[in-house]
Amino acid sequence: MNTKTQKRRLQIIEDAIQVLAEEGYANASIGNIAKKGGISKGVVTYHFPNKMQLMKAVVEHSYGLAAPYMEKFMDGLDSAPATLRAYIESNLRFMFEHPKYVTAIIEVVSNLRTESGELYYKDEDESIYEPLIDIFKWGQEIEGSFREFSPLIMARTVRSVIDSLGPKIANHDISDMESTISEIVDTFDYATRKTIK
Amino acid sequence: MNTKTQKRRLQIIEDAIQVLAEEGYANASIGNIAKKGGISKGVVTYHFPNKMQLMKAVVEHSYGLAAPYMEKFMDGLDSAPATLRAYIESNLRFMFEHPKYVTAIIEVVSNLRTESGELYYKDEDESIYEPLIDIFKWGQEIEGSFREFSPLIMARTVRSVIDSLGPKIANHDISDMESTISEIVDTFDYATRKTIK
Amino acid sequence: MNTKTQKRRLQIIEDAIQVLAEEGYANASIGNIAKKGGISKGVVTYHFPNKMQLMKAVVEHSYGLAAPYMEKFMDGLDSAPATLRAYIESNLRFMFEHPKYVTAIIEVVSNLRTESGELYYKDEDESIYEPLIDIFKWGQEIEGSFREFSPLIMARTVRSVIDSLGPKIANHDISDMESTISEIVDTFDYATRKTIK
Amino acid sequence: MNTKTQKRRLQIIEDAIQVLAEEGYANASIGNIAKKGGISKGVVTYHFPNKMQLMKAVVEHSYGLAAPYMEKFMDGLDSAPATLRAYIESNLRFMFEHPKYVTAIIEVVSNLRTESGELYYKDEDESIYEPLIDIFKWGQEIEGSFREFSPLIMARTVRSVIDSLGPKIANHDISDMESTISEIVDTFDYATRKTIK
DNA sequence: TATGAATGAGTGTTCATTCAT
DNA sequence: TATGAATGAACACTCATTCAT
Repeated sequence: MNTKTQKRRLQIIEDAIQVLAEEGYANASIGNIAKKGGISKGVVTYHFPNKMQLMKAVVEHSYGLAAPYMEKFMDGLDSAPATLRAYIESNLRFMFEHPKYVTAIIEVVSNLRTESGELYYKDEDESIYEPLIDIFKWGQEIEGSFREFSPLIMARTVRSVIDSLGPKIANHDISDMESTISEIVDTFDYATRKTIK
Repeated sequence: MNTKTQKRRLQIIEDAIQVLAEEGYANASIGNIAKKGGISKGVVTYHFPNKMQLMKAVVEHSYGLAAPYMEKFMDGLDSAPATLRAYIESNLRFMFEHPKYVTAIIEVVSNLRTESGELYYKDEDESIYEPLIDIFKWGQEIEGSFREFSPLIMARTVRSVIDSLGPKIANHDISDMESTISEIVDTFDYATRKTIK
Repeated sequence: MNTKTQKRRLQIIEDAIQVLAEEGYANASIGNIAKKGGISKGVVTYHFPNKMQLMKAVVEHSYGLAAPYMEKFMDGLDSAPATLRAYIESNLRFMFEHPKYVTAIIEVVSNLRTESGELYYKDEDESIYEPLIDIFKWGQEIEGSFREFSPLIMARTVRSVIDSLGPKIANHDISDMESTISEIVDTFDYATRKTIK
Repeated sequence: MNTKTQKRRLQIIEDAIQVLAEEGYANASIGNIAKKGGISKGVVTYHFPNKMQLMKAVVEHSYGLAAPYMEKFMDGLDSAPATLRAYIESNLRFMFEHPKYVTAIIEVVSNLRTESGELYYKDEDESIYEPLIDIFKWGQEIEGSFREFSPLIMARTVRSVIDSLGPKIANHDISDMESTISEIVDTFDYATRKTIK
């Protein structure tokens, strides 16, 4: 695949993300996406032979953008609680700074279905929870800094708080970035720490 | 409006909820909803002159079912932390026992848009957070049992966790009800209590 | 199904037959068929939820028209050769008088394919050959008026000759009805009779 | 036109024949033909500036393959009935051994249309019947071995039997080559010979 | 109240063809 | 020669809505 093609593909993916974030999955038709990019519908179907492949490309591209962003915040931390705080903060910061990517992912993940009607992205794939589970096990079993709780359920809890913020930020329902971040970071710090009541 | 009409309306709303929960918003067409109920498309449009009114009725009906369910658990509690625990538990229990209503609400709330393309249900309406905010203020200002935090942000956090569980439960991604409930209840107990570190 | 619906269905089927006969299968799109009937595309898909069902209805309808036409010619014949002659003559006469139905059948039968790409109407179903096979067995085994030959292969031979005439008649490539009929009838009379060389 | 170009043209024609025989005219798109040959769509349109020219080349090529095959069987025969038998047998044998060429021809001939909607290959061109007409006239007027019948109508009858077998053979609806050939050869022998009843 | 016929806009997708490279 | 990006029209099909009955 040459540079020209890669550029076009990327442009179409970005247009799709824009439409998904602004107008929602139901309005993210091939025609609307093409219109957003000022190109013909045929160009889109040329580069993505069907809609599902475009939607999957949207998800992959957006995740690809988020990943390095998060690593940047998590390098070289020396305790489980500090790493959890960094994980949450970096995720939320990415959302505030790139809300459209997050919204696009959520639109696709919660609406893209297979021909048989089932959601294409089901929660079965628990790989998204693994970094959090690792942090929790570290704090519980090695450091002793976290209280006892189910790492999987806590991971799901953390991620649902993060994920649900995306659309609200994109819709400008939430604007106070710094206080939102620090409050949520503190909340999960209290929620997980071993404490003396 | 007589009894017969009310019955029909209710049947249509329940059919719509069923389709929304099983096949998602995109497949919740008037035709599919009518087919689910074994009635003609015309009956639906007779009782709900357009699709938006039906979708709004779905949300109202489902909220109406959840409300009394929750009050049952919250009556006569004498401390803020206990009331918070009861609020979360009753909400989650409703979800596990009636996941289709929760999924239907989420499908509609996250997809229903006005003609101009904006989400019809925006987070602007903060009335849904009021019960939680009241509990938090009670614990912070009167009892002194809660630590300092933003009641609104904490309310949003609690509700995200609750709301995000709906689809997962409906999809059978989460099955262990009792441990999920107790873990989440504990999590927010630790997250909100005034503690001595 | 009430009268109004039946009428519409029939009108659409007739329009489809007209388009198939005049413009061929490739041009027999839902849009062209609707245009032929001066109705909107939606009416067609309302009565025939997908194209295959319309095409199948075209075949059934056309066969239904041919059947009684042929019986009329074959009643009360008292010898196998005479019945064979009547069978061929009535079939050919139907073609000359209603070439569009025959052409429509051929267009559909030779072009309609399943999703997997196979012809929907395959020759596997040999029921169309049964009347001929019965006549041949009668003449061979009971009357002794026919020479020995494979009834199935002869039946296929007779039907190929009949079927291939349809498009030629419809295209006005063949115009001399009476001599064509009598020549073909004679041909298969000679081809099947027990003779003394 | 140099050798390399001729080779490419031939490869494309063979690929087109393959697709026509396997998937039918409707699926014989430029894209599918190119995919079959593992080449780009552009190569096809470079060698055949439009689809009609490719389809015509398919027909010419396939006829060209059949012709020598048939002559081989007909050389040096000394009577009209023997020549007729050889003509039919060689034609049928070609079909059983190369069904894809025959199917391809039939697909194109019965579907290729001009822009105005008329079949491109009409029966008007009676040159295909000439060899048969010559045989019949030879037997009727010179040898006296054939009975009286219309040479043109009989030629059409013979060819329709031959042509209709192509798709059936390609679809594996007919498998018993030798008996099919001998039965049909016999049938037209009886059908044409001067006999004493 | 209820039906279902009809409409017209919109969906994803396929395709022959053009053209710059 | 060959490529593949791009176009625009056409395709089957779905849908919310209207309306006569």
